[in-house]
Parts: sequence; structure tokens; C-alpha cells
Amino acid sequence: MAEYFVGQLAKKVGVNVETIRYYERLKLLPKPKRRESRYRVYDETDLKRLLFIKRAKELGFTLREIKELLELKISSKTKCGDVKHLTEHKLQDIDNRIKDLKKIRSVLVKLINQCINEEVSSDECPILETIEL
Amino acid sequence: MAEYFVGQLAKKVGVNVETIRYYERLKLLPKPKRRESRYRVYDETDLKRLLFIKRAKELGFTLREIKELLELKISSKTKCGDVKHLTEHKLQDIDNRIKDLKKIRSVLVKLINQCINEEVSSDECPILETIEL
DNA sequence: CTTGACTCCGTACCATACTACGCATCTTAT
DNA sequence: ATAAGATGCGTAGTATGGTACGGAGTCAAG
Repeated sequence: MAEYFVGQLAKKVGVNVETIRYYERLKLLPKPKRRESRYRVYDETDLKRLLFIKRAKELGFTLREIKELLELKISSKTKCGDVKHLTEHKLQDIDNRIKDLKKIRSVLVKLINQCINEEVSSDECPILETIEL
Repeated sequence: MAEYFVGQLAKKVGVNVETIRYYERLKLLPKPKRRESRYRVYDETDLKRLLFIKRAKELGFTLREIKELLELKISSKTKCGDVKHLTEHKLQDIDNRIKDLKKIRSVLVKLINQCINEEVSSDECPILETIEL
């Protein structure tokens, strides 16, 4: 299995080395194995985790929320009911985000069609239609 | 048409008064009309605009991106082609966001179903499945 | 016509999420 | 063996997006 030092991992994911150390301090990334030299050693799981963090951040989740998402699992120490409740809450949030993104999407599509049909200009801001409904 | 002072607007939308002044400085909100007392006067359009900004922020757009979205329109001064190009770019971005949110969504649904079926605990992080595919 | 709440403005401060710095140690290609 | 480049760590600095403060002027209910 492939192993990387922090610099290689950073490059693969497209983040700063310092960011990786920062996430480790925040416990978003687990403490990695170390060489005798104390160099951090990462594997594919760390890579995936870091990619997830990066994308989730772009999708508007805070580091705190991302930590919670990463901790969602049924373990020997957590009750199913607790996880289920938490997860349903997250699911609702995500559904709302998708819903609102789709609203913005439909306005953009409309705007593109107006362009195609070379309709008259309005000087109105079309995106404001988004929030009605 | 309803008019508000900054405090009423802030309350309706659920943001701080200072935030509204801040957005005005950043040109996210247009310079409002003023009373003779220099009090800012807002209307329904400002309300909508502010609600849009608030939600777009929650959806992960930066203030700079939100400004760009609000400026997307066919005006006498902008060419259709330019707007179309820009808008298509935004549309692609939004589609990607929706796609990835749906991936996270499906993992959450799976996790909830595992709870219902009272499956064995794993100590694995299920959300990491998200980034495969 | 007073008084408590609201608004004005500039400026300073805050939280989150990084990013850089500096010096010692380690790796690795030649 | 050696030297360029990577990594370690603690700490300080930056960017974004607000949030608070303070003193003066304004609104509106009683």
C-alpha cells in the first residue's frame, strides 16, 4: 500500500503542508504513523479523508461540521439510535442545500435561455427571483 | 411599498445591523435611499437581496462569488455572449456541488438504514465512501 | 418636550481557517 | 560523504467575514 510523507500528500490533494498539520491539531485527521525520524507517514485512507475535507469545505461545511460528518459511524461505543438521529439531522440539512442550489440553478438556466433568444435587457437582477419560493 | 430602516431590515432577515453596513461597503447591497436624517431606507428588493446573500453564504459561496451571481444580468452595457459564458460557468459549478452533496446524501441514507437493520458496528468511517466515485 | 430606543460614522476588535517563518534534523541523489 | 531539499515544531502573521464601541444626532410614544 502506498505511503507518503506530508509533502507528497499535500501535493496529491492540492493543499498546503501546514494545512495538514493544522487539521491534525484540530483532530480532523488522525495522528499518523511516524518514521524513526518523526516524519509523518500517510496512506490512502488519509488521502481520501483529506480529499473529503477539502470538497466538503467548498460545499460550505465548516471544519466543525466536517468533523461531525467524519465521526458519523456505528461503533461499539455509540448507540444506533444516537447515530440515526444525528444523521437524519444532517440529511435534512443537505436536502435543503440541494433544494436551494436547484433554485439558483433554474434561474441561471433561464438567464442562459434569455441570452439565446436575445431578449431585451432588463437591468433587473434575475438571481433575485431565486428566493421567491 | 413597505420601507424599513436598517434595524427593521436586519431583524426581518436575521442578520446584524453592522453586517448590512458591511455589505454596503463591499457593494453587495446598493447604496440605499436616505431620510433627511441620513437614516438608510430599504425596500422589498433589498430584503430579497439580503436573504439571497445570507442563504448563498450558507451554501458555501464567498461574498465575492455572491457579488458575481448578483451581477449576472443582461443589461444595456453587457453583451449577451459574455453573460452567457459566465453563467454557464456558474451553472457547471452548481451542478458539481449538487452532485457531490448527493453523494454525501446517499452515504447518510445508507448509514441510517444500517441503523434500522441494527447491523454490526464497524469502527470504519462510512463517509469516506463518499469520495470514491 | 422629554426620554428611551434607533441610527449615524469611523475605527478597533474578533473568530475561523489557514500560511509563513526560523532553525534543527532527516532524506536522498550524486 | 555531502549538499539540496523535505520535515519537525512552536509561534506569529494573514485573509475573510463579520461584530462591537462610542459619542452625536434622530425618532416617536407619552
